Amino acid sequence: MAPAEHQSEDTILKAAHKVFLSRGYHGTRMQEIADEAGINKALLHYYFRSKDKIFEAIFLSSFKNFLPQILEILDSDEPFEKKINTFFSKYLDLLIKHPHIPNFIMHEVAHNPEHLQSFFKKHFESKPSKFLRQIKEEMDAGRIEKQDPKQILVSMLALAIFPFAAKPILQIVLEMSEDDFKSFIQERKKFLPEFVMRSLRKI
Amino acid sequence: MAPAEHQSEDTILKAAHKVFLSRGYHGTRMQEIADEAGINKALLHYYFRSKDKIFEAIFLSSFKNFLPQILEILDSDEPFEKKINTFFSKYLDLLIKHPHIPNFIMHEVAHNPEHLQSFFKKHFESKPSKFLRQIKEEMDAGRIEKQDPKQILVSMLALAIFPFAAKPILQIVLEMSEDDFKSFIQERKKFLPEFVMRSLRKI
DNA sequence: AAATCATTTAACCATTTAGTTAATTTCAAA
DNA sequence: TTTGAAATTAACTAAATGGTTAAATGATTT
Repeated sequence: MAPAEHQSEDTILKAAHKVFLSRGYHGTRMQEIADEAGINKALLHYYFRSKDKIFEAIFLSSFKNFLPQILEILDSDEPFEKKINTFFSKYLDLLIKHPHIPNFIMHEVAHNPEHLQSFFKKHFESKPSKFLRQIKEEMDAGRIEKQDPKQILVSMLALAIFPFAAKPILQIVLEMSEDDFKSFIQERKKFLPEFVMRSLRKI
Repeated sequence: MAPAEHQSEDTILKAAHKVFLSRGYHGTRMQEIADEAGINKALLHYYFRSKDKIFEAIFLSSFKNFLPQILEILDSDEPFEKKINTFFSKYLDLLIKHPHIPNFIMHEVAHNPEHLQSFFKKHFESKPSKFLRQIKEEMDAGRIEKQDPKQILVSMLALAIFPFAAKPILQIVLEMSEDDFKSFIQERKKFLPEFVMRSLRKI
């Protein structure tokens, strides 16, 4: 595939994205990115100085539009139950659209935790404190069971993210095809809000 | 550090385990394993023919006592609610004891899914079919809400495993120290069975 | 059209890495 | 104490890989 005229930089990013995703940082070869982009390998170094720089560029752009969307949902002014619905619906849609992001993050966690920490502090200082406070309010109002709000938040993240991070294993263990997995996730959009709310709701 | 006399094989496995865990398959260098074990690199090839064989040996031994313990719980004859309790209690204890295993697997999932897939297919064919059937029985008996059993199983795995896989990020986002995280997990042993059962139980 | 600038390439280079080899050491059995 | 096999090592190879360079190509301006 020849590169689109004068679009090399973008072509490279797209190709690198694809290769890094499927091979991981160490498994990725500059030559493979070049081949995927249909350009000469030296051009990668012309636009981005090094393998590291390319990876960083991809990671940053992926993350910069991903995390804020989640925090926005959690810190919105929606009423609690509605928010739980919105959270899973939008979060799963995001993950369907960018199923690689959990893996990306895992890589940075394993490979560069201190970098990730400063990255977080630099780009996203806001924490889901509003949501945690909202959970407490619901408890105080007697609408949901008294629990540690952190346990609830972590559980919600786990329920949404885990299937994507563990997809290949789940497919084996549960004998799911690609289509099976897709409908599994679609079904999960309905399943999760009910699952969580049934558990939280005071009876 | 010199190798204990004639213990090289075990020394190598221990060293390789440590290095593969922190670096992942592609990130691991045979030289680093040799250094970690305090032996010559050629000895790695003397005991194990290749990098692949070493990885296989480690992954296998890690898993051979890990996965069966989980499957045993899931396929035991305990009544349903008791089993949910046992599952989380024992699984979290296992993860506390081997907190690296989720990262190990996630790393390989992210960087080498096809390698992992063939590995699983080769070594573990048993599936938690008995547990899935048991869930169905509970539904038919009207004791729990009708749901897709797979959604429930995946949710249980997610709730247990995710905090370990995502530990560094959770610590940043939720501002938890090492001790905070430990007590968070301890608390989770009580939290999870209640969380799941409240959700499943028919009212 | 000549000059200038950015873009792209083929051919290299230096380093790293998994794996090999041939020689040496260790150690137990004869 | 000799011998022979197993264990261990230093030195090596071949291939792969990230990165460089200098020349070629293309586009834009003067």
